[in-house]
Amino acid sequence: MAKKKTIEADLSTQEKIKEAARKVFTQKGYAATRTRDIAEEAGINLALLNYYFRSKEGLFEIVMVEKLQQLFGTIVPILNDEGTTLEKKLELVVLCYIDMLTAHPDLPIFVLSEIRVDPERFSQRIQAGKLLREAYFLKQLKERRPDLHPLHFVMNLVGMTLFPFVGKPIFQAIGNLPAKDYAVLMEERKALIPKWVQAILKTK
Amino acid sequence: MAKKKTIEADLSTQEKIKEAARKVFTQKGYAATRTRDIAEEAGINLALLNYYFRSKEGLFEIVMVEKLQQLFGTIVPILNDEGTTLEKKLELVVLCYIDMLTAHPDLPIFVLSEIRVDPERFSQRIQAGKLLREAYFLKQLKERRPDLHPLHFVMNLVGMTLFPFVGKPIFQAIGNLPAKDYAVLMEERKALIPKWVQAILKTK
DNA sequence: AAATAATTTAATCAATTGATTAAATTATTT
DNA sequence: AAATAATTTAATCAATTGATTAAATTATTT
Repeated sequence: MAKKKTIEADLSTQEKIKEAARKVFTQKGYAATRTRDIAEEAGINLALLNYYFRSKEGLFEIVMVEKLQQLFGTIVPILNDEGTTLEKKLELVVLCYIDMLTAHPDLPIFVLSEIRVDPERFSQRIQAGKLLREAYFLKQLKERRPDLHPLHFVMNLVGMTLFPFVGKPIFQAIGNLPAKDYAVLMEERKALIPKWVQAILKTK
Repeated sequence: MAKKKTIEADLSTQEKIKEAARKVFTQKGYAATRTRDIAEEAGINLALLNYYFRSKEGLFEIVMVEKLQQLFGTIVPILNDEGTTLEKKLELVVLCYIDMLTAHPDLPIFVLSEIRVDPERFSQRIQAGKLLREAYFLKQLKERRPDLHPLHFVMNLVGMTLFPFVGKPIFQAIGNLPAKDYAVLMEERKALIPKWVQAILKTK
């Protein structure tokens, strides 16, 4: 058995492929990605991809699980924290999301596109379902506004935070903004969105 | 020249193909769509697709232009109307959008996905840029809140309205809602979003 | 050092896929 | 009705693409 050095090489080559797969899949989506694109990006022979991962599908599966976690997993601990007020949670979620999305702008459109292909397959995987339904956040929301479905607030919060990244090319076009200025708007939204959501909470 | 009957048959077969292309492209995206899928959906021979339209790309181009118009063109006349208040415009845009999206739920995710593939190519086509910058809506917005970039409000309005359709599978999963109940929420939002956006306009 | 195991490569497959061609059919014009 | 033009089909191509195979190379163990 080749062990020590083997595992190192393993991790290295395997990780190179995974990293390339993350990049190419996220950029072009599953269908438009050719395994040759990934191999080239990773700087390896095409056959190696099938040696380490069984198939394109297999590699995609691994990347997708990671990306789902990245997009949905991060906010769960924030929403579940029993030591923070509703207001604080809103601030933290917005801050955390905008920072993450600034670093990975095409994460949400990638995940949403792939979910569309097979909603059943991926929707279950988002344990955010269970986690959100049991979240302390939900209790706080219901106390504040028992008259409205909590999902309305989640839609507003996520819509205002995430959508500017999903629709970035469009908003940039209609606003005629260079990338730099767009980034400034995103920064501004870190402080603005929590205020807006709180204004929504106080409506009639 | 075969004219009368020719044109009728032309429109009929051609339109069958276009209709099939609209459906399949919108559902699966460009890359995942095979011309054979479209031919089958249209109930015609594959060669006919290339007889009427020069290529997959050509057919897609036609569909995409339609869809861009459908998604962005509809709101322009509403926003440009000099005879309505800002409040009325908000109401009308939300109403119009939610009705349209209820009828064509996968329109926005389709358009956004394809724009991602080649942002330059499609972003220019959205004359909404020029139209929004010159819109009466913008003037009204600037009067009301000169301190904030108008794009913030557009992002909030569109985010709250459109995003629940883009993220439908996810919101349904985390809310554990059947399709029927989800539709009810969308109906509720017709009246709620304008109020919320107005609350945002009044902040601080 | 020899044997063994793991990794990498070049070559090749078979299936898929967008597109074309030539012939057949149908409609229109003269 | 004959000639012509438009439409449709079956068959076929060539390129692409995910995957495999057998051989070569490199690392590890005995």
